[in-house]
Amino acid sequence: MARKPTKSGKIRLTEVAKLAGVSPITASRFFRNPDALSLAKRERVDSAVKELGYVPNLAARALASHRTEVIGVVIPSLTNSVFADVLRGIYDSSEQSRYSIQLTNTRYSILQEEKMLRLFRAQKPAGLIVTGINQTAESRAILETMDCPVAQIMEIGDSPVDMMIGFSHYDAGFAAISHILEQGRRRIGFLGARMDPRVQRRFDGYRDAMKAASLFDPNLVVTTTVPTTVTLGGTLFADLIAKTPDIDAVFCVNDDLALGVLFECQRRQISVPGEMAIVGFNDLEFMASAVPSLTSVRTNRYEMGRHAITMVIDAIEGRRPREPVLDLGFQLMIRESSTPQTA
Amino acid sequence: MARKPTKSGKIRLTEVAKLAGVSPITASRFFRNPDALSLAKRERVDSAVKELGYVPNLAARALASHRTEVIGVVIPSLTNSVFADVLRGIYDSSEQSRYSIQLTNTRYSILQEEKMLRLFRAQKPAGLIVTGINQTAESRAILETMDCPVAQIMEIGDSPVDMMIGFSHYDAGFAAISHILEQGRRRIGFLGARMDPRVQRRFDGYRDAMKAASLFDPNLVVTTTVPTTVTLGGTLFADLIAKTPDIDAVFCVNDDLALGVLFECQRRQISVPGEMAIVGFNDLEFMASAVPSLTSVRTNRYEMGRHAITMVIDAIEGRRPREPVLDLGFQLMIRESSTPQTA
DNA sequence: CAATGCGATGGTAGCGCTGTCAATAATTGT
DNA sequence: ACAATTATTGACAGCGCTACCATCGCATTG
Repeated sequence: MARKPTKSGKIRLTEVAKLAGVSPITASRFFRNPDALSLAKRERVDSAVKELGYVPNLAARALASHRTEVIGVVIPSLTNSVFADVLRGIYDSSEQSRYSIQLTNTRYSILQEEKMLRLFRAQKPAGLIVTGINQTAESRAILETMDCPVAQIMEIGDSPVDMMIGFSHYDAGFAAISHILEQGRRRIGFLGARMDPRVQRRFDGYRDAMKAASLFDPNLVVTTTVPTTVTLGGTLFADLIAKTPDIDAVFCVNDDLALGVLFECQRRQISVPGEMAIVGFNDLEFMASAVPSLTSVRTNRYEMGRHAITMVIDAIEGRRPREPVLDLGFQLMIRESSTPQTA
Repeated sequence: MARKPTKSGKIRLTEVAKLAGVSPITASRFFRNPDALSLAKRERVDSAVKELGYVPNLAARALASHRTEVIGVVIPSLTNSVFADVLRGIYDSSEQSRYSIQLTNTRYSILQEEKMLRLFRAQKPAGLIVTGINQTAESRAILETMDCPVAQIMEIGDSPVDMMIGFSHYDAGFAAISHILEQGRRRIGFLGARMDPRVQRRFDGYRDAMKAASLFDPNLVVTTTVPTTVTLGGTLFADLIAKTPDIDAVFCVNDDLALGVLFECQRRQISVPGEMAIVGFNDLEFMASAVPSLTSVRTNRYEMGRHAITMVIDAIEGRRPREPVLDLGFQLMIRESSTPQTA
C-alpha cells in the first residue's frame, strides 16, 4: 500500500506470478475466473497484485483472447438531451457489469456513423448499440458481419440487424394529433427542426392523422434542417403564424421548440391554451413546470437505454432474448397547454 | 449474434503484404507513415488492403507499439447540458485528428472517477481530459503517474496535474452578485442544487460579495444536494420565499433553476423583474428567449472543450504549451430579468 | 571516381497475455 | 481400498503487429 506507483517498473503478470509462487497462467486465471483457484493461491496472487501495484495490459489481453469488455454506443448527438437520458439508462445498468462503455457521436451524419463503425470493427467490441435504422449500406454491412450482439435503439422497424429497442414515432405523432383533434382544434400547425429520420416519421404521423380528418394543409407545416433550439421554436412559430394566421394549435417535434413557441406566445400576448394549443414531444422535465404546463409525448428513454444494454450484455453471455424486437411505447402527457382553460 | 458472412478467413497484415508483394513491415508503414513508401508500393498496398477488406487489429497495434490513439475524457454527467457543450468542442477538434475520444461519466462520484481512471490507466490512452480539481488522493496519484498529457477542465486552481483549462467560479459568482447589487437590490437569495465543488465555489463568491456589502444573511440561502431540474428551481424558490418573504432578487447556480424560478413567479403572479430579479448561471440557449429574458453568466464551454483537446493533442505530439493554465473567463449577460422594467 | 549521405525496404524479435490440453492432486462411489 | 471422477495447475505456442537496426541502391559531392 505504501509502495509508490512505479513510473519505470514494468510489472507484468509474470512478475506477479513469480512473487505469488504460481505459474503465469494461474495468475491470469485470478482475474478471469477467480473461483477456479484454490483459496490459498487466490490469496497469494491477490496480495502479490497489491504489493506490486500490477496493472493489467488490456491490449495484450485483447490480442490473446480475441475479446474485449467494451460495449460501443453510437448516438447522433450529445447536445440533444433526449440521448442523455438514454445514456443514463445505459450507464446505470452497465456499471454493475464487467463491461465498460465506449461512446461516440455522429452529429446526425450517417457518413460519420460509418466511420465510427469502421473504428469499432477494428476494436472488436463485445457488443454494440447504435441509434436508429437508417444506416448506409456499408454501415449495415459492417453491423451484419460484426461478430458481436448489436442493438438498434430509439425506434423500431422491419428487419433488425439483430436486436431492436424503441417505439413507433409514427404512432406517437399520430396519437398526439388525434388528441389535439379531439379537443376540437382544426388548424393544427406542424413545427419541425433537424428533420432526422425519426422526426420525419413523426411528421408522417401528423400528416396521416390530418389527412384522415381531411384537415391536412401544406400551409400548416414549417420545417427546417437546422438543429433545434428554444429560440428556433419562436422563430418557426413566427413564420408559421405569418403564413397561416388562423392556426389554433401547434404540434412541435420536440419540447425545446414547444417552449420557444410558448415564449413567443407570451411575447405576442397570444393566450395558451385559449387561442393556441401547444403540444411537444419527449416530455422533458421542464414541460410539467411551465406556465401553463405543456402537453407532450413521453418517450421511455431511460428504459430504452436500460433494456438495450441489458439485452446486449445478456446476448454476449449467451442469453439471447426470445423476442429480439422490444416496443417500449409512449404516453401522451396531457396538460394545460392543450386542454380547455380550467380557471 | 449478427450472423457471419462467408467464412472469409483471417486477413492479417501479412496477407496484405503478400498480395502487394512487399514485406509486412512495409505494409505496416503504409498505415503509420505512408509518405515513407515509394509511390509504387503505396499504391500496391492500398489496392491489396481494399481487395482483401483488411481491418487492422488495434489490440495488436497497441501491444506492439505501446501506444494507442485514444484520448480519454472523464466528466461528471451526461445529463447536465453544460458538459454537452464542452464535449461538442472536444469532438469538433478531435475529428480532424487521428485520435478518437473515449468518454466516461462519473455521476459526480469521485469514487466512480477513481474507478474510471484505473480503467484508463490499464488502457494506456494517448491523453486524458478530466473534470475539475477535486480528485481523490488515489486518483491524483494515477493522474500524476500516467504516462500521457493530462488536462483538467471546467475550473482553474493551484497545482495542476499537468494542464488546466477553465475559469474561476468564485469570480463568476462574485461578479453576478456585484451586478445585482448595482441594480439596487439588497435581499438577494441564493438557490443551489447538487452543490458539487464548482457550485460550492460559486456560493463562496456570492457569500463574499454579500459580506462585502454587509448584506449576507443565512436566511437568504437555500441549497440541496439533489440534482438540478427546472421543477426543483420552483420548489427551492418556494422554500426561500416562505423562509424569507422580503427577498428582491435570486441568484441561481444554474439556468435550469432560474427557469424554474421564473415559472414559479408566473404562477404566483410575482412580476419579474419588478418585484423579483432573477440571475442564472451558464447562459444556456433558452435564457435569451424567455419572457422576460433571463440574465446569466456565460461560460465558454465550447471553447473550453476545444482548447483542452487541442492542448492535449499538441502535447502528445511534443508541442507543449508554454503556459499550462488557461483561464477562459466568463461574461455577464445582462438581460431583462435583472434590470429596470423598460416598458 | 570513390566517398558520403539518405531514402526505401526487410529481417529479427518480441510486446504481455491467454487458449488449449495434458498432467497432477483431491475427492468420491461402491 | 481402488478405480473413476473432478478440481487445480502448468507447458507450450502463439495472437497480429511494430521497434530496432541492418541493408541496399541511388544521388550528391569534391
